[in-house]
Amino acid sequence: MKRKITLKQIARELDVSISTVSKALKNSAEISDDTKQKIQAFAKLYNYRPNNIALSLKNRKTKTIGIIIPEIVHYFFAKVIRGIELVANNRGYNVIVGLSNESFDKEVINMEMLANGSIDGFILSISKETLAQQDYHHFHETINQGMPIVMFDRVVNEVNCDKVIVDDLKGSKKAVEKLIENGCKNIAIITTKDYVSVGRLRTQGYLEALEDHQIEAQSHLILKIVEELDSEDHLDALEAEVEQLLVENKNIDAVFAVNELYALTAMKVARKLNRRIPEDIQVVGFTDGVLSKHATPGLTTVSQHAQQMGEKAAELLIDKLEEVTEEELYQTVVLETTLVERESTK
Amino acid sequence: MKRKITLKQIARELDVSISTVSKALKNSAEISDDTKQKIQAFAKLYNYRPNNIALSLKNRKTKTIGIIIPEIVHYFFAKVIRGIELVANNRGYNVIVGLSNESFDKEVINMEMLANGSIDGFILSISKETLAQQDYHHFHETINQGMPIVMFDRVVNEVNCDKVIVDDLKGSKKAVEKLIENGCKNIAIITTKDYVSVGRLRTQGYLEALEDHQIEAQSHLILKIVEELDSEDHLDALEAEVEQLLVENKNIDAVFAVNELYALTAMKVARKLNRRIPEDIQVVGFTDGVLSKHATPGLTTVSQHAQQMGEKAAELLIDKLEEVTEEELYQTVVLETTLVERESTK
DNA sequence: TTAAGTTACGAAAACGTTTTCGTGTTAAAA
DNA sequence: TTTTAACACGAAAACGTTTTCGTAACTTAA
Repeated sequence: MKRKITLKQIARELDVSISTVSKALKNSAEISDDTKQKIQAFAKLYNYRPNNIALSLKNRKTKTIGIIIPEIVHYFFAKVIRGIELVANNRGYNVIVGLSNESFDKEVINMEMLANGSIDGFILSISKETLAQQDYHHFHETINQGMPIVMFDRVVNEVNCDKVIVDDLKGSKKAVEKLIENGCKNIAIITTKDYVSVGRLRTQGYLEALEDHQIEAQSHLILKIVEELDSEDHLDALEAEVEQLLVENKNIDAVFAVNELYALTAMKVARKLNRRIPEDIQVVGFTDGVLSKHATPGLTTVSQHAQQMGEKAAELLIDKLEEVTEEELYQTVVLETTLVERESTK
Repeated sequence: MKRKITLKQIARELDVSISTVSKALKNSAEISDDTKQKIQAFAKLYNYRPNNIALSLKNRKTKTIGIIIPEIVHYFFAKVIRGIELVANNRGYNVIVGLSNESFDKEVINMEMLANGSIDGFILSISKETLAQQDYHHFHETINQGMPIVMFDRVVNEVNCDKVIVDDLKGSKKAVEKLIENGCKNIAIITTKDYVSVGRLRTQGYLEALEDHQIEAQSHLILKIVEELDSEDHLDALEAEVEQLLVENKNIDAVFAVNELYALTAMKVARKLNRRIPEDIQVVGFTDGVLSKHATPGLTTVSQHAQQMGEKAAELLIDKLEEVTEEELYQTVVLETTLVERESTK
């Protein structure tokens, strides 16, 4: 087992100084061709590679991006990571991932761990608990110490930084309008509590679409799922709530769900109640996940372009890090959604 | 914007030496209580945190694990990462992720980037291209430089290191036996080419199950999908192949698929051909993904316990890094699979 | 022959830590 | 009073780089 070779060892071996080795490897004009050749050959032979940590310390930049997301076992977030990784790698950056698991404490701890020199900047999506508590001090502190943050999807006005979001309102409006065009009169929505900004916005889009078409919103058609039911573990409870909604409102002819799981649950319950999709009930979801694609019938969804979101976030961050963009100017990039039509709508 | 404070700044501010500050913050007995209090208070006020990079350089360990996987937008790999992250964080490690995108070159480049000091060890699953080319020099070099590797799922005998795998053979054998018990006589398998070790092993399990029950294997019931069709983009081609299989062999009464996508495709094609599931054709998949759970009908699958696999891999690696286990002793941990029965089997 | 310029290299500082060892001051013991 | 020990702190090295600056040795021009 041969350990990684260092400049010092090369220097000692060839009886020159460390500076000479360093310069020779950088092809500096200061060093004679003879010496350069000798050193470069030796370095190649021993497969010399500069130590990243030493470089990071010296340059005070790590060429590493920290990602904090609530959950990785989630098609959307995984796709965002892929987007981030793609442009990060292209621009010479690595990616380090922390999971908050939707917990405020884990989010804070993870950020503190990474903020102490390990990374140059953050790309993150806020955990539900943080959103509920509305405690954003850790973001402010990080930014205050000169470490840029780019937020995506789950963002918050209280923090001043670059953001990449999807036009949730418009996206859900488009979806609901599609249902209206298809002739639906009693459109239910399955959404989250309002403190999840995307849930709130999508609900708002739903309401605006109805209003624009002179359809009166009916509060009993709006089902706001409490956070605990959101996890895969509480499928049964979720199902029960949705079933209650459909049973108590037999006139529902369409369901708009703010995420994939809710939409699939709606389809499942509908099938159980012997309502045909899309003949009796049409269903539209949100998020361009695998589930929608492979569901039966295929689920019509509002695609969020997750990978593109990750790419954009990485570009914003790296631009800021390399100061190609002005220092204190923050932008919010809004990506348009696309309605992907499948068999769950007419 | 106040930059992160360093020992040097505290020292200058309080008119003591850097050593004193360092010791005081570590509560060293060498320093008087007065001085300690003063320094600690100051450090707390300015929220001092030691710089990770400097520590890494000094200690020659980064407390960071490098993960290289072929693809992150994949339920199985995402779950493995979650498992790794879980135990890594608990033991004070961070996790840095590189995606090979199933490419040999990207795998090599990513590993080289990380191996130069950024991480203490690797957890990885080999890309398909690497498996096809059978070029493992980068793994050998890494190990040779004293950087431990733990491989999971897609492993290879040629490399001597810790491994975590699932008992693919036994898992698929169990699955096929279940089908046989259920009365199936003509069981088809949809698998990958043999160089993907998991595909080979699962095929072998299928064959052994048949043999054990005196059923003769029929080569026309074995469909080996070429790699290119594996991606989500080639769904149509995959579908065509599967359809051909089912059309040409109308007596097929069960399909065992070595992954989720193949299984779902089989179900889709079966439905298209008006064969009822599970009455006419029973289907079993491999991998405990979301798709299986939410498919209609629910897909019976062999669960691989992905998260547990990640946890185990992380434990093996960290144990090696912290030398709680002997240096040159490599183990291969084999996790048992579980057959999760849903509606696609009787 | 001497002054000036060029060439080729090395010393040292810096990045931010930790830790070993040395040392001046004071208190206790002889 | 002198010796010894305890105490409290600082200097310096080390981790592996890069880079600035200084300087011998040699070359060229006057």
